[in-house]
Amino acid sequence: MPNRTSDIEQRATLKDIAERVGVHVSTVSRALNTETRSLVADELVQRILEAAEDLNYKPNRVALALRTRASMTVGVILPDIANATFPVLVHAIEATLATRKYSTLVAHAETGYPRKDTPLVDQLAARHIDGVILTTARRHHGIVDYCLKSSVPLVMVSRTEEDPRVSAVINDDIASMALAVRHVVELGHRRIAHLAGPADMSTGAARREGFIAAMREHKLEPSAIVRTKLYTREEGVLGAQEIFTIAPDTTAVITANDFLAVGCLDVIKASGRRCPDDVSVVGHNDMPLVDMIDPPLTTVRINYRQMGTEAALLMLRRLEDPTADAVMMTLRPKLVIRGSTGPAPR
Amino acid sequence: MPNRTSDIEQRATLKDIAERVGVHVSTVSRALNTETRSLVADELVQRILEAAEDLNYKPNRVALALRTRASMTVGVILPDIANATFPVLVHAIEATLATRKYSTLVAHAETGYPRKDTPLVDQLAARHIDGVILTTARRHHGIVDYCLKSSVPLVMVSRTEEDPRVSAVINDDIASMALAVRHVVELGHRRIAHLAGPADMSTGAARREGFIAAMREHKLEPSAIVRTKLYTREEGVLGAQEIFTIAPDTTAVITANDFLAVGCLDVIKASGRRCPDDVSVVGHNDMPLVDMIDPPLTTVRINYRQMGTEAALLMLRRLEDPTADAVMMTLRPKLVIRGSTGPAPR
DNA sequence: TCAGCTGCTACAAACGTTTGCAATACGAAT
DNA sequence: ATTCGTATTGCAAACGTTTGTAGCAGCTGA
Repeated sequence: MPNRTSDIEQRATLKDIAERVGVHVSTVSRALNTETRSLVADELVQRILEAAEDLNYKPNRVALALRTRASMTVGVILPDIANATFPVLVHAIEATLATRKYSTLVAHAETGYPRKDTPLVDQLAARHIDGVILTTARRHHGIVDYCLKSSVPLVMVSRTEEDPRVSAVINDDIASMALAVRHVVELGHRRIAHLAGPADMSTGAARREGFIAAMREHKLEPSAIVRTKLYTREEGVLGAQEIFTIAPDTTAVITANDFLAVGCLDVIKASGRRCPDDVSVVGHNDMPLVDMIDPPLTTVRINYRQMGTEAALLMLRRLEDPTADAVMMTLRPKLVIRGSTGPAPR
Repeated sequence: MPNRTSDIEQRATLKDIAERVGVHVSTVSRALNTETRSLVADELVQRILEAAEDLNYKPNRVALALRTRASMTVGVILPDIANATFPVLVHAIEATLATRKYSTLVAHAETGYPRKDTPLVDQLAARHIDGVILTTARRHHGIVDYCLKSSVPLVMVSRTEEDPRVSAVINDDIASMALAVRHVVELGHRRIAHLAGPADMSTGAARREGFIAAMREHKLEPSAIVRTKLYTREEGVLGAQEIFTIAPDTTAVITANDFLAVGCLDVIKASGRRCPDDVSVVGHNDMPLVDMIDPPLTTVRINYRQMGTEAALLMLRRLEDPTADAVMMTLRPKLVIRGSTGPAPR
């Protein structure tokens, strides 16, 4: 047996093709590139294409990135905490970027807010990232500054930015809350509370406003509005406890997130109430498995697959035409009625 | 206001430092590199370091990749179907790779088995990926051949390979099943069935064997063993139906996966039985939210965070010392007892 | 005094592309 | 016969690094 590395398949380069055809490498480059193919004689193009096929030539993206400063990769920044909705989001992003030969580099936002030296930014810059998709709902972020400053295309998901240069795809949180409120109102509820998300996440703020607006629409006064610090079950427990001490007569609580809803169910159960007989709960996002909990959660569904696809398409649009305007795309949410909501008691 | 692109921060290069210090770029390179720093005069090293600091120099990774053929990126191949366990896995991988300046490129395995032209392999090769972490349990895969052939370090998670050149971190599926079986046996169950995973996934096969071994240990005969085609709730329903037609007197079913367990609960409910009064169910993986379903699922927990970390460490080990042997690391599972298991009826 | 070593630095090639420019050849137009 | 496009190809520089080799001091030792 020969030594271990002897059988490495050496990838063919432009030079290999050039030698085989007996022509200069620049000619090969032009022949292979559809943009410049017209510059070389037809018959020669044929021979070069055949040789490329023979040698199974695949362009070296690293060299290409160095020369053209376009790395054909986009960075996807994920939140520092794992969230069940991200597999499908990332999958959708990666899949649609791959259709145009872009690769997906993932990174997680730094944990904690402390400014840190944002090595993440440097990392992205050092790799000549062509674009960034930000999926962290958390508000201020060094990445944004970096992208704006060096005019790297930026797309945000589930989050907006004032700057007109950034594209975004977001859920229509106003519509979400309108759906949720209308649903419980139609069930006869009048004492309705909101378990809101963190104020420093745009979804938290937007849904809170949406809730208030929807209540006003129905000429109702919220029985309570409580803010949480994180989208977690534990925070949901804390928040729900507060709601039921502030307004014990609440019969419906609309939450900003399924985790919060689950925490809410915990305290409902613990306090001897029953859901949905005594109090109804509606969640938000329709995360996997919330249809299996007890009771199955009524929630507002966000189509994360579509969200990922749209975000990637927005990115591709800007990458392939840098003059393209940034746009904001808002997706329509959908109410999914399950077992956690029912007629108001009495 | 000047034109829009005028204020792009031009990144400093070695040449910039060289000019400022009045020295050749190769000297700067050596001074900045700890390996070769001893070759340049101490006083000069100081001045160069200061200049680098001043100019906020960050090495250009793509140039580096071109020159050294090491891209400082590892590819992570995810399964084509989204799975709730992957956010934490990917997060752990990315975080530990990042500590050594490696980036994480994600890609999804091609959908469906048909051989396809494996553009994924080409994509990875074209980017000079330094290593690959495979998280798809599905058995044969072009990536494996590619990595072996071009001696790209390969680490598998939740999956083994015969070839001694690949490292792996896996769950101890034999131990998992031993825990699960012992638990229900101690509860008095004797008619125990196994709802097995797909045969073409190593977890499916391994857990099935583990179940059989564990049953033999207790000198019990399985009441039924049914294979599913996919780890989905729907397949779980189908499989569970089959179990209860083959062996209606089954009082405990041990599943290879939480989704299957949920499907199993569906048919138990639908058939008028109750869980855990009539039949107990134990899942596998401890996915998020399975503690919230009705009844809360007893399951075997896999520590995915640890799995991701270990996989990344294995990868780093091989990247930083190519002569390092491939190793297999098996993690100990843990039984989490909740509400879906109870004493055997009668 | 000079060969030879040592310590330091510069030069240049290389990694695999793209691309502006020059060079050649050919036919057409003057 | 000269000039001039036009079509095709080659040359070389460039992207930002690393690294083998060469050069040049100054020093040591005979």
